[in-house]
Amino acid sequence: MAEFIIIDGNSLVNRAFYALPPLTASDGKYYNAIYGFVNILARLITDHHPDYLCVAFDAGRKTFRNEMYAEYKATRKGMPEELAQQMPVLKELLTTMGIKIIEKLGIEADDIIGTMVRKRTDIKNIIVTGDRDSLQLINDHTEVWLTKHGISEIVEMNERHLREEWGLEPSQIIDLKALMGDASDNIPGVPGIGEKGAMTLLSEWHDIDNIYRNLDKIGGKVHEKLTEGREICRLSYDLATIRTDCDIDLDPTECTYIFPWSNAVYDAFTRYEFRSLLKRKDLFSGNAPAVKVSGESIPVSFNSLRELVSKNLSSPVLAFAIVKDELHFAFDNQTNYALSTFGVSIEAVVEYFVPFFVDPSKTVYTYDLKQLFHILDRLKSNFVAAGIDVALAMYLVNSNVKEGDPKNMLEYLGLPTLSLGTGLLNAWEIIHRELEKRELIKLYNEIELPLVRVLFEMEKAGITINTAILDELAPKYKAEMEAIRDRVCAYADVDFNINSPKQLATILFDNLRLPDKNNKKHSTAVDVLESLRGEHPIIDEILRYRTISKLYSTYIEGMRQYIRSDGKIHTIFNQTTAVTGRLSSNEPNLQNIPVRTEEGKELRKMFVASAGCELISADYSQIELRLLAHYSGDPVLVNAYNHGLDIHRATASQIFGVPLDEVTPEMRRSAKAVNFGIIYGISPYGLAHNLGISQGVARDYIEKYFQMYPTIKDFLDSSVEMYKQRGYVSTLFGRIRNFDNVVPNSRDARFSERAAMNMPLQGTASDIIKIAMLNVRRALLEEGLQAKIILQIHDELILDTPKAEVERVKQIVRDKMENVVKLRVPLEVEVDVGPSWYDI
DNA sequence: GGCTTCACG
DNA sequence: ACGTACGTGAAGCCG
Repeated sequence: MAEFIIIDGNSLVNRAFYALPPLTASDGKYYNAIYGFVNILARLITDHHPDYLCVAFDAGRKTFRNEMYAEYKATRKGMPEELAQQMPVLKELLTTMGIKIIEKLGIEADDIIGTMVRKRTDIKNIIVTGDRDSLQLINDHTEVWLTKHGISEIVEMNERHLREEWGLEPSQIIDLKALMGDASDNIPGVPGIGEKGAMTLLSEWHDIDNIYRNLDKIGGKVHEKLTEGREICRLSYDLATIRTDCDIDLDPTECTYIFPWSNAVYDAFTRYEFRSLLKRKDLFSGNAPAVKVSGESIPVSFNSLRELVSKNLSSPVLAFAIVKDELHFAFDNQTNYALSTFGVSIEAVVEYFVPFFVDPSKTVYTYDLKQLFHILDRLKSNFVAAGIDVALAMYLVNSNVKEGDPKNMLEYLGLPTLSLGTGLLNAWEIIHRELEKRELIKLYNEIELPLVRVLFEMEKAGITINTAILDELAPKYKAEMEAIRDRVCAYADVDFNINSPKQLATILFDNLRLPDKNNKKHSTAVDVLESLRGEHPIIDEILRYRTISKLYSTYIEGMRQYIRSDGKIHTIFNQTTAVTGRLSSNEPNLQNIPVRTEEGKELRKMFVASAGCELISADYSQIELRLLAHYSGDPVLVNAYNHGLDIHRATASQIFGVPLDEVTPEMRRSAKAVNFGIIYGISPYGLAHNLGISQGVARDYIEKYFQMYPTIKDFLDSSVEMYKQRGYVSTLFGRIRNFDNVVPNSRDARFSERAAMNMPLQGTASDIIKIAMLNVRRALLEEGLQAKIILQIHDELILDTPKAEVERVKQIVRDKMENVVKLRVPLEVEVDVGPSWYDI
């Protein structure tokens, strides 16, 4: 249903005036009421996007419903001069915004509104006002939104709210005012009857007519007051009644308006000095100039862009950074331009710069090259210029610097943060020197930069979704969640939100008095709940609820929003987020799709090969442990890998001192946890926590492990030593992770030590798979195959492969992944083929 | 926006 | 006594 917002102009402007301090602008004039009004207006438009909108004003001060009662209205206090002078300015501004103003001599704003909202029943009318009398206009297609606390809050009232909060029907608002009066509106009411008395009477007798019909049944003082006030009550009733039959020749559907606002509105705000509103890019159309980011930055309008670019077409260099709704660019390191892209498609803006992107003799400095690839792809263009991704280079120099906004990088480099275009060029000067100094050039040129195109292609390809799986699973999960919620609340004997850890803790540990072994923190994490199993049947229910609500909201309902019109999900791989060199995946994250439980794994059935294709998965087997074997050169580990032994079994045999064939499953499980712990930078606490054993036992395991594998201890120690000596550790391919400003012997320092132990393993593994991705992609291209890499999950690649190519692609992927680098131990890859991700 | 919880490697 | 296993992202709650 179309929405029509009609604003009570006088009411709002009054409240705005008194709510805001009476400050003047540089021109000595007052704009505070206009400022408050525009703020509400902006909120209404951006939050609700009404189809139609108008503002009603009282025309003239002497607009009486009925001359007979003029004396009541005439005392309405006049506007202070500071407000009166703002009225014509506000009306002019509204006209500039294309908003209809309704005012008619002799008719009050109330009555205009009453008439407008009764014109149509096929649209939803919304009255915005600070005056409560309008509540009488509420019906099934009319709401009243009341401002509260001056203008800071808006309370939405409809028939139900009115009934629930006040116990009144809309028409009873008139009866209420007639009885109790309204000083602000000069309605006298029955002398001696206030709000309480009026409400009591109305709750018993419903309305005034009925009250007077039953006057003899009402006793005491109230009887007297009603009798004496009979006439004034009738007059008050008339005064309080809003007319709905005025002669207004305007239909709500004619009340369209212009939004986002134009340059003229922007200029007006500049004159009024509405600084915070000027910063709101979402309020202005694409033609509005960008907010000046600094004295050196020249604001450019969309309309002047073509000329500006063509004038600089001979420049060999373009710096080009899209940051939120702004484009910052520069042709040299002297002049920075900025443009607001709000309300304009980004493609329309980028199109002007295409001559630079398709020219191999140009050098283009960007802050997110992959994003530019995507935009150009939508423009059917291909990027062939020499591309520099400053963000990527910054990431290699120091992966701790927060990416996203170039300002963080500029700040880190000690450069001015206001001119982003020129800032990119200046930053590159510094970063490039740093790349050379820290021997990162090769990593940048041969791995990260070329990987941008591979990731772009993966994102563009996407993965096909079988929505039937979602539709089939969703209702099952939903039904089970509701059933569990009912049972859990029955156990708890109170309705509460299972999703709230806080509420859940109260129920479990206070109401049900379950033992809180975790003493202090009232945690409700799985391992705590697991330990409470058997104490109360509610525990199993909650654990089950946790599992399925996670699957439902994150992986079923959460996934739907990302399915595009091509039936696929296109995740975004972030190349500069993870400090170790790994990629991350977002919107949605396709690197954490469930697999560890069968029920969760079922969800993988929704990810399928595209038509005529199969999915191929290829994952490195224990790559980080193999790297540990390589780095340490430990003879037992190296030998185990070179002979294809079960590594966890071998470890168990060593630390428990039993022959290989006497290793029990329990011993193997413990050894596996120890092996993982080593990779993570082991601590007795962590291992104990993971295995559910005491720290003492965990400490014994670790000691025994290091006794049996002294070279591994040496290797881990050397990583810690390196971080302490140099402030960074590196991978086999020279990627570095910095540890800045670590306070010695602090909790932070303990963290850093473990992270330093982990980095060469996790980081090298990510280097290796990145190289593999480049090599696989090149091989596919060289052989003219259609197969595409579509996902990377840290140690695994997923390819969408035409059925005819499957056998060849399997060979290629295995070959390229296993032969990235020659180590002391082989890299082994497991390859699988199937119609869905579940099958591989 | 920070915290908790939980999904993955 | 204390408390964190390494690296991520998303959902939901809460102030």
